[in-house]
Amino acid sequence: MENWSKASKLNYPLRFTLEDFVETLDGGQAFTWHKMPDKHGFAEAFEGFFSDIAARIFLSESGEVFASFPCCADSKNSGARLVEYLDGYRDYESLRAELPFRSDKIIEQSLKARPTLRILKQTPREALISFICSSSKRIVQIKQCVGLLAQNLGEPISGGVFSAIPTIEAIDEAPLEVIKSCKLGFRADYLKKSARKILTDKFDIDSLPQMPYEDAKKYLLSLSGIGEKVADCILLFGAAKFEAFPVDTWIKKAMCDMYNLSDPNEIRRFARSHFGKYGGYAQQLIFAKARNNKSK
DNA sequence: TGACAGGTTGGGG
DNA sequence: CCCCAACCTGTC
Repeated sequence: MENWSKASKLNYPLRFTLEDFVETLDGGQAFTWHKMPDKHGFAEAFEGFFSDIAARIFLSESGEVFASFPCCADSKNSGARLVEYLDGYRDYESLRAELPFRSDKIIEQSLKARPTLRILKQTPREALISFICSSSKRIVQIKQCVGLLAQNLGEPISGGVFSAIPTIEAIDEAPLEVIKSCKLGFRADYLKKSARKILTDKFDIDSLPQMPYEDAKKYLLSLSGIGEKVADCILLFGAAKFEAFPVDTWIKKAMCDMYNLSDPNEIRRFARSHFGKYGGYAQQLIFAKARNNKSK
């Protein structure tokens, strides 16, 4: 049994529609959030963690975000960190205005359908480890892997039952069997090899956000288990590189249906020229649209 | 019950 | 270069 602080409104204006709230936290950007069966009177509630902070995040009926933290955590600091994690300080209105909504009906429509979609600001480490786990897996399975890695190899987070996503060092030091036991399957080798290479190279993954997109991507592609798609996910969700345009099977299908493009390289080239520097945000709009259509 | 997963790798053509 | 089987293992 753990004690959580009373849910309080974030001290920074941040609004979501119910759908965008769920899509942002549970649509495949991050894998550490679980819907709470007991919503504590809110419209929606998630429990989980980011970085080294455990949290419960609530959405009120009116679209405001509330949060609570384990009792012994520094709620004020955690709240500020949560706003940062939700990319709260970015001006999404300006960003969205940069997309070609005037010439592109799909973008125009998606912007209307997803008025408050955001890109989570995870750490490079969280994104790197999560997305190496993600290949050829469903979201529920990725969540399971990431959860097990955290439980087995991560630093416990103060005040809660959660542990953080492990460090690169912890991955490197762990026996392969332990990584395998986190249900990674063939991805266990990828993860261990990548961790080893990062340490051997003395590469500071925390520098990824400061690196030019092309350089950062080139380095990620040199790691095991990281191809074009995973590299772009790490850069978009873990390094705030909005020009990254991850091309997965959903996007492939959507881009084929909507723009008549099928080759991934062609899709990336088109994305860069057509969507511009915030292509990654367009990708999330299209991704949400594609998955939404599918589930109906 | 068996294909098939939000992908990458490495070998063969 | 492109093609594609193989990779673990839980889901559908």
